[in-house]
Amino acid sequence: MSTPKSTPSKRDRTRRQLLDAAVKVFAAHGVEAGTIQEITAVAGVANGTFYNYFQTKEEIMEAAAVAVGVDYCKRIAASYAHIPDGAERMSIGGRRYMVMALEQPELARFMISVAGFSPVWAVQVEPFIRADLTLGIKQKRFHIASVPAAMDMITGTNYAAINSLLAGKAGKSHVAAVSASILRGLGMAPKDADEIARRPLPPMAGE
Amino acid sequence: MSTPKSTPSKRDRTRRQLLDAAVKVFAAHGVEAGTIQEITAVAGVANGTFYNYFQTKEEIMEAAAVAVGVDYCKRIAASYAHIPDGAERMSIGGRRYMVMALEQPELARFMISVAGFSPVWAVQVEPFIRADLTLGIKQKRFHIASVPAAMDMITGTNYAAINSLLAGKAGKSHVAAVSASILRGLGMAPKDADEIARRPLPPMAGE
DNA sequence: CTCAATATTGAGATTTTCCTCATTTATGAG
DNA sequence: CTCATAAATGAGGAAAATCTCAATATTGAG
Repeated sequence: MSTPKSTPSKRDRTRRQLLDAAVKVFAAHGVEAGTIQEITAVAGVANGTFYNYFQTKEEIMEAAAVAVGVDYCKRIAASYAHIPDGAERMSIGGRRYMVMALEQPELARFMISVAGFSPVWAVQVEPFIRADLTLGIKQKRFHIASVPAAMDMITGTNYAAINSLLAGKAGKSHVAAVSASILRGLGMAPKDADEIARRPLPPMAGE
Repeated sequence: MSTPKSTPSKRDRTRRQLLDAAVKVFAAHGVEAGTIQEITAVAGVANGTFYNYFQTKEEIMEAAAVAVGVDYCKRIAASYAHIPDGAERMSIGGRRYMVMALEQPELARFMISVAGFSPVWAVQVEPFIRADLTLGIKQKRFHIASVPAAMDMITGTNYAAINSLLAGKAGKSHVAAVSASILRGLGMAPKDADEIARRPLPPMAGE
């Protein structure tokens, strides 16, 4: 039924074309204005083909945003594979998403406009964050009372910071300030938090 | 042109009818599914009347959500008028919004689905939060490095917690846990933060 | 190469929503 | 009460978008 990585099946290729097109369309005009017709046009397939893969606009919207998020998480994870400190990993992950808001604002806007309300997003992306949180706790870098509350603090603060950056209400220096703020919220000493949040980001593969 | 509070002008009354109807419609079926036609039907006015007051669905959506948020903030502010401690005020404000997610989930969902991306929301609602933050800093209850970063932490964490509660991923105990987490992030000692986050909420006027 | 299974096509019927505007009705200041 | 102004009406034209389906084309396992 499914061919391994080397040669993706026709089905997988068309699905990917649709997802890529959806990202372009939604990033370009926003989520409300994007239409199925435009997605199929950009994907270079017929209108009817859409319905072989997705039922509704919402469905492809969610799938596309999650794909972007998971892909970015994987690239970030690869970039910090050599770093053992859970606190530094956490800082890098959050700052990378904030930098995305500065460098690819349309993409970031699309992503978080869906992320906030997608259960799938939570299931697929949160494990990456939770892993760093768990690691930091095990290493005694973090001292927290409630893991779910800490998760909300991490995801929510990053989310709000991305919004501030997208709105132009904050500049580059906000990135480190927010990251330090999160680390302090996780129980680190202010001095340590500041120092880690200022470390350079490890380079990331891909364009 | 405008009549004082006692007798709102026809214009003000119709506008309010439309906003109230919009809240009902958007809360009932979600933001995407709501239509102008349904809003006017619920408001009990003719279709064309809408265009005397708003240009687009987005415009009334934003106005309606902001009205709900500001109204709630004002009621919260009245409820804690007798409390001098900035930290306790901050905790009450956040917890009230989380309780809203538990008690009026549809309304809360509508509110935050707009709040995340509305510049008007930021301008109208954030001052309430900023006031408590500033007060707490002046009282030496909070010790933070960056006010904008602290604002993102407060608003974002509350936002994420509301989402968790709406998704059913967390129960009542999450409310105090998140509130304590925010207070700790603002530089309070864990013990103090926990104690304040557990204090009962002062009763709020209105149904 | 063969061919059954799988995927694509795209015209257009259907549904939906928007939005205008000429007409009617209500308001409230004097 | 009068009447100029402001507001509301709602039918219907215009503009989109959705989604179906019978015909056609492609795929890839054997």
